[in-house]
Amino acid sequence: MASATVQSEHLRGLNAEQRAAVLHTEGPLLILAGAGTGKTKTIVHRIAHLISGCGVDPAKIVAVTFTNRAADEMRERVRSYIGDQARRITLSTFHSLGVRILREHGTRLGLPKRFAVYSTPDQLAALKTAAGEISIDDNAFDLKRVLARISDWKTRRVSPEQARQQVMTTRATGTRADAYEVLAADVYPRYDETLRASGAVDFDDLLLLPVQLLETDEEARRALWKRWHYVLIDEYQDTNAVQLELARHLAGSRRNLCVVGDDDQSIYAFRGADVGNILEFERHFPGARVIRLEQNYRSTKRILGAANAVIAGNTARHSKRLRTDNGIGAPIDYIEHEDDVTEADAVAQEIMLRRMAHRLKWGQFAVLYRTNTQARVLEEAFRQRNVPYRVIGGQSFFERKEVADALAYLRAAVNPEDEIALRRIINYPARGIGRTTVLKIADIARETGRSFASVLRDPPKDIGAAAVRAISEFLQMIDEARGQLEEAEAQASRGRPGEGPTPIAQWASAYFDRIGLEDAVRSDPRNAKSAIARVDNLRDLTGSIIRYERRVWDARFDITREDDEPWNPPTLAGALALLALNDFEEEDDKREDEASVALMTLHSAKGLEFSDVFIVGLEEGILPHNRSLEDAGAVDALAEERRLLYVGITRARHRLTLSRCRTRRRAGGREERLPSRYLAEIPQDLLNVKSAAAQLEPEQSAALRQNFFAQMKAMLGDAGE
DNA sequence: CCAGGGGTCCTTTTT
DNA sequence: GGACCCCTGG
Repeated sequence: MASATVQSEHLRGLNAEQRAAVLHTEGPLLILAGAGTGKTKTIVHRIAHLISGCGVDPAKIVAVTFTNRAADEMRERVRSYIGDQARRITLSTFHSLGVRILREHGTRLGLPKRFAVYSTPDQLAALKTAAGEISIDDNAFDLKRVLARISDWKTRRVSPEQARQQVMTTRATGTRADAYEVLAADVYPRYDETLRASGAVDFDDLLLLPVQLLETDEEARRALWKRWHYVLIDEYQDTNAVQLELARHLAGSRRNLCVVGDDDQSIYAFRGADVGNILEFERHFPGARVIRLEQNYRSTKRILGAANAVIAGNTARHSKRLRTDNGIGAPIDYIEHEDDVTEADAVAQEIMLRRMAHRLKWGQFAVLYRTNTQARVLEEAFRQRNVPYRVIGGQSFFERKEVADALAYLRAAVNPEDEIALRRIINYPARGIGRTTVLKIADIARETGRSFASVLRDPPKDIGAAAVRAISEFLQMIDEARGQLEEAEAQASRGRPGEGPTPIAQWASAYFDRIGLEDAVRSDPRNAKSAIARVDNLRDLTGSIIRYERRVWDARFDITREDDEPWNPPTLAGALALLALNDFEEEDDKREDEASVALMTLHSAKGLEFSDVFIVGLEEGILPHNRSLEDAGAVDALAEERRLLYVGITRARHRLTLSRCRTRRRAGGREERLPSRYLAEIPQDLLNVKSAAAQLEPEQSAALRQNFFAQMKAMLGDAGE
C-alpha cells in the first residue's frame, strides 16, 4: 500500500511545488513528458496519491488510454501500488468508453440497445452497398481510399452536410476537384444510413456519437458529471478533434483534467490525431499548469544523443532536450545487408549470440519495423534459428476472413436486419444463392424502400425455385439459432458459470458446427497451407466468448464493487462489441512475454521499452515510407516519419542496432534500395558502422551455437536456463 | 445461374 | 503471400 506521500525517484528533477502539482493539482494540468521520463509512472503516482493521499473515491477516477494494452499495463501498475481498490477505477480506451456511453444513453440517439460495432471489412461492405445505391461503379474507385476520406471527416467532426458544402466550395473556387472528394461526399450520408439500417456504428462513431449525445442531452451530461470527478488521459498528443471534445465533456466544469503526452511522439496524424491539441492545451483549457519532464531514466547517453539529433530535424515542437545521467553505453551498431533475407537472419543470429554473451532473456529484445509485411521475413528467420518470438499487432484478428465470416453469423443471430452480415454469409459456405440472386434482392430492396432482410423473407417471383428454397432454409437456420441464443443468454444471466464452456460460447460453437464453418475452412483449397491456423482462429473466437462471460461474472462478484454500480448480464452483443475493439483478456501472459523476442511495428512500440532494440529496413521508401513522400503535404508527413524513428530509438535502454538492405525482394522481383535520409542525421561518432557478416550455412551456425553454448556453460559454471 | 480455377494486382501506420 | 476479378465448365 502506498503512503500518503508517494516517493518518486523519477520526479526528483522537479522542485517541491512542481511535484505537488503533478500529484494533486485541481484544474487542468499538462504533463509534457519526453520519452523515457517515466510518463506512465507519473500517472500511476498521481492516481495512487489521489486515492491514498487525498482520499478520493477510486470510482470517481477515469483514466483513458488509446490501446487496451496500455490500459492493461496501467491497471496492473496501479494495482501494485494500491491493491484491490484499483479495480474500481475506470481504466479504459477512448473507444471502449464510447461503447459504454452509447450502451447507457445511445437509445436517445436512436441506436438499438444491441448495436453492432463495424470494423474495416464490414465498413467496406457497407460502403460498397451505399455506393451501389447511388449507382457508383465501385470498380472504378478504391473504396478503401473513400472510406479513409469519410473517416477523416468523422474524426474532424465534419458532418455529411458540411462535407458536401466543403467539396462544393472547393469546386466553386476552381481548384482541382478531386473525384474522390466528390464521391466520398456523395456516399458519406448513404454510408451512415446503411450503418444505421443495420443497427451498427463504426469505430469513428464510437467517439463521434457520444460527443453528439453529450452536446444535446442534458441527462447524459449529468450522468457523466456524477460519474467521474478526476480525468487522466495518456498519450494526449494522439487525440483528434472528437477526442478533444470528449475530454472537455469528461472534465466538465470541475476541469480536473490531467493529460500526459509528448508532441515528439505524435505518430497518428494519418488517423486524424492533431498535435495541436497538446501544443495548444493551455489555450483550450485556460489556467492550465504545465509541467515538463525532461530527465530520461531509460536510455544510455549514446542512444539519447541519437534520438535528440534525429528529432532536432523537426520544427514546430515544444522545445525540449532530454538529458540523462545514465552511462555512455555501447555504440549504436549500423549494418548494411545485402537483402531482407540476410538482414532478418543476421538479426536472429545476433540476438542468439547477445542473449548468451550478456545473459539476457528473449523478452528483453525487440525488433521494430515500419510495415507489418516486414514481419514475415523475420518470422521465417526466427523459426529457422529456433529463436522464440511473438508478433505484436499485425492484421487484426477480426480482419481475417474466417473470423469475419464467423462474426457475421453471430451478428446475424443478434440482429436479423443486419444487411452487411447477411450478405457476407448468405452464400458462405456455398448454398446455391449466387451473386445474381443477391443483387436482384438488393435492387428490389432499393426500389421499394424495404430492407434487404425483409425482401429476403419474401423473395420475388422471378428467382429460381432452388434459390428460393436455399434462402428459406438459410433464414430458418438463423432464426432457429436466434431462438437458441435467447435461451443461452437467459442461462448465462442466471448465475456464474462453472468449469468448462460457458452458455453463450457453447451456443456459438454448436451454431458454427451446424453451419459447418470449420469444414468450409478446411475444404477451401485456398486455405491449403493455413487451414489449421484458421480453424484455430475460429476456436479462439469461442474461447474469447468464454473469457468474456467469465469476466462479466467476475465483475459482478468483485468484493470492491458498490451495490449501486450498474451491472448487466453477459450477452452476445456485449461480447461482439469487446471483440471488435480487441478488448478481451489476452491469452499470452507475462511468462510468455519474457520468453520470446517481440516483433512489432514502430507504431505498436510506442509506450514500451526494451533492453536491446533492433530497427530494421532503414531505407528510403520504407522509412520514410513511399506513401508519405507522395502526398502534397509531404513536409508534415516527413516530420511524422521522423518522429516514428524517434519513437523507435527511444524504446532502447542499453543497446540499439540499426540496419538496412541494399536490395529487397518486392512483388516477385528485386529492388535497389537507398539508405534512409534520417540516418545521415545521427552524429557519426555515435555509430559503429559494421559490414554485414558473411552468411553462415545452417550447419555452420548450428555448430557455432553448440560451441558457444558449451563455452558459456564452462565459463559460468552452471548457466542452465 | 452457380461454383471453382487460374490469372492479376498490389502491399503504411491503428482503434 | 494474399485478396480479388474474370472466365470457363457444369
